[in-house]
Amino acid sequence: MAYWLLKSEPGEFSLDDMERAGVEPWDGVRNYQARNWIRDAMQVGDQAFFYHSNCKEPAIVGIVSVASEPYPDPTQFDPQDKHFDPKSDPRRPRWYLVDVRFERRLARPILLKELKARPELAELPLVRRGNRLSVMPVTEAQWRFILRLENAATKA
DNA sequence: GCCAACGTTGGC
DNA sequence: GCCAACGTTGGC
Repeated sequence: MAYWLLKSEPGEFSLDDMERAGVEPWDGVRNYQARNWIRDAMQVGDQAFFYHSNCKEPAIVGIVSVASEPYPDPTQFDPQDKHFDPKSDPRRPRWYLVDVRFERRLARPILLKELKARPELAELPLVRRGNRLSVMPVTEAQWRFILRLENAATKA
């Protein structure tokens, strides 16, 4: 089983929205590196952190799981959709997605600030300079470390 | 609102 | 294939 981190802007789709939806197609990913992880590496049952980006308190706030095999993102073929890609050929789709299932909320948000302060997470793509990936891998060691932070007191 | 970092586009 | 211009991301 692999571990991931998925970014979402709470103004667009928050953890509350995710919980309400239960299962949601993770559409709109339009970055090739992120696409490759989705299409070539994600498997049903993989676990992922749900991260709130571009907001007042950027933080990991919940856990979701991969609920489907990768399949072509239908929004790329919909001219009315914000993520329409006229250059994508339906016979050879450019963009893929998986369905994502709400698992649980974390006991507390783990702020980006806090993640950045931990040397154990220095290699986590999220805290690396200039990172803009919306889908990124998390190692098992990083996953476990972050879960330990969940139940630890906030660093003074 | 600012701006650094990065990806993409398009002229050549 | 190079690279400048431009657009987007996303923390602050």
